[in-house]
Amino acid sequence: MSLKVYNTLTRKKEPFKPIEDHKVRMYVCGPTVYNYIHIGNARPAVVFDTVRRYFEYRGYIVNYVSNFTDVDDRLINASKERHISVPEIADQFIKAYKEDTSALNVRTATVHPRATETMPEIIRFISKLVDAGYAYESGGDVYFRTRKFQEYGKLSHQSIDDLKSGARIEIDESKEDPLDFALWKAAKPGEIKWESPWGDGRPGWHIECSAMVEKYLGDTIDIHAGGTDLTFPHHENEIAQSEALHHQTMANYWLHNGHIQINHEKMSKSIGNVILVHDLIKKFDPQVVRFFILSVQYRHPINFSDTLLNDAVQAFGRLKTANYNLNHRLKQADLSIEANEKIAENYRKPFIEAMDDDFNTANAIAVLFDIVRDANIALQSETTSEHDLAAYLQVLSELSGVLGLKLEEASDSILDSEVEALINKREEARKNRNFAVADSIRDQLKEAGIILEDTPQGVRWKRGQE
RNA sequence: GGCGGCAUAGCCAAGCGGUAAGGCACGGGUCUGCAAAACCCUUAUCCCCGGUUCGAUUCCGGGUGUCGCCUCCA
Repeated sequence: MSLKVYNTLTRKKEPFKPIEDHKVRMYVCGPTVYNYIHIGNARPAVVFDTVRRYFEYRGYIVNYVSNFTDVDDRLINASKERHISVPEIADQFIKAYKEDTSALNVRTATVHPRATETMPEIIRFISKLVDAGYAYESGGDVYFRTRKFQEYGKLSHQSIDDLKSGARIEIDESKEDPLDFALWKAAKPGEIKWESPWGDGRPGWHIECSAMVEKYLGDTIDIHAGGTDLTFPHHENEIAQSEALHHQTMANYWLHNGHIQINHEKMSKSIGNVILVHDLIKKFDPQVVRFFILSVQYRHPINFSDTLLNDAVQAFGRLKTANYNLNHRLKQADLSIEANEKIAENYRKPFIEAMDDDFNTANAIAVLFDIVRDANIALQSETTSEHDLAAYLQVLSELSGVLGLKLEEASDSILDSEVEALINKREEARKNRNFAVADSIRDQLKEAGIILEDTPQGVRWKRGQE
C-alpha cells in the first residue's frame, strides 16, 4: 500500500517518493490580494490543506509554503481607484484571506511569503538569469529568453511552435520573441517601485514563485500545486526560470486542482458569476462548503449552486448528527473508556486506501458514511458496549479531522436554566402520560429553536437550523 | 488550429476488465404516546457505433455532446 499522486508533468499517477524520508516540501500558489477570495481560490486552499493534513496523518513532516502576490497590475489599478496605497490594499485582503480560509478550517501555512518581502531574492534571481544569458534587459524591462530553455512546454505538453502559432500573443517591440515573458517591469510614473540594476520597477508575476521556492524550500521540492489554469503559462514559466538557473528539476510532482464552475460555465468577472467566500459563508456553514469541495475528486471540475450546497447541508448534517448522538450516549459513561481498536481499524484501512489513491476524498467521505451507518446501528441497541461506541466516535472524529471537517457544534451549546426547567417539566408530564402538556412544551421550545428528541437514554436536544 | 478533461440512477458522485460505492431527494415499512433521530426495503446495465476479449461501464478506434487551457486568472 503506497501513496500515489497524479503528476501533471507525466500525466500519470506515480508512487510518491519524498526527497527526504518522512518529509514533504510543498509549495502552493496563493492568491493575488486585490479583493476578497472567491470559491475558485478556496478550492486549492481547501484541497491542498487536506493533502497536507493527510501527509501529516501518515507521519510526514510537511513544510508548506504558500505565497501572497501583493504587487501587480490589479493591485495597482485598485490602488488608483480607491486612492489608497498598494500595501494598504494588500494588508486588507491578506487579513480577509486569513479570515475566510480559517473559516473553512484551512490551516496557516508554515510560511506565507509576500512578494514585496522577497524583493532581494527576486532581484538576485533575475540577475543570475541575465548573467547566464537566459534573460535580457529592454527599456527598463527584463524578459526571459523562452526559446533558450530547451524543455519549454514540458509541463503543459505543448511544443513551443504550437504555442506560438495558436497564441493570441500581442506583438511587443521590446521583446526578442513573442513568447518571452517579463521578469521585471519598469515602473510607470507614480507607480509603486523598487530599485534594481535595470532601473526602478517591480517583478513580473512568475518570478516571485521561483524565488520563494528557492528561498524557503530549495532548488528541488516535492510538490508544487495550484489551479489547473496555472499549468500554462505560470508553472511552465516557473520551471523555465528555475531549471535554467539550477539545472535540476524544480518539483518532482505537479498537482493541479480542477475549476469550480457556475452553471457549468467558468466563473469570471465578465459573466458576473463570481462567488466570494466572504459572502457565501454568510449563507452556508463554512464546514459545509469545505465538505462540498471535498465531495469531488480534486482534479475534476465542480459545479456550484445553492441547490447542490443545500444537498451538502443535509449530507453533512448526517455526519454531525451521528457525532452528536454518539457523544450524547457516551456522555453518561466514563470518559476514559477505551475504544475498541478493532472496530476503528476497519475504517482506517479503506480510508487510507482511498486517500492513497491520489487523495480520493470522495471515497474517503464514503468511508465516513460507512462509520455513521454502523454507528447508528450500534446506537440503536441499548446493549452495545461503550468500547464499541467509543471506537465509532473516535474513528469518526479522527478521519473527519484528517479531511479538516469539524463535526462539533460551536461551543454555544449551553442550556440556560429556564430551558432546562422546561425540559424537566416536560419529562414530568410525560411520566404522568400528560402528553398534551408535554407536546406543548416541546412546541414552545421548538419556537425558541431548540429541538427535543426522546431516546431510551433520556432527552436529547439540539439547536435547529438558523 | 494545438493540448486536455468530462459524459454513470431524479440530482450529486465513486468505480475503470468479471454484470454498478456513498450522499441528497422520492416511495413503502419498522421503532416512538406522538414526534425527531435512526434502521430496513425499493430505485441504473454506465452517451452512440464498431473492435479486442470467454467477458467491457472499465481497453482500442470512430462519432456526438459538454467544459477548459493556449491572454490576467484558482
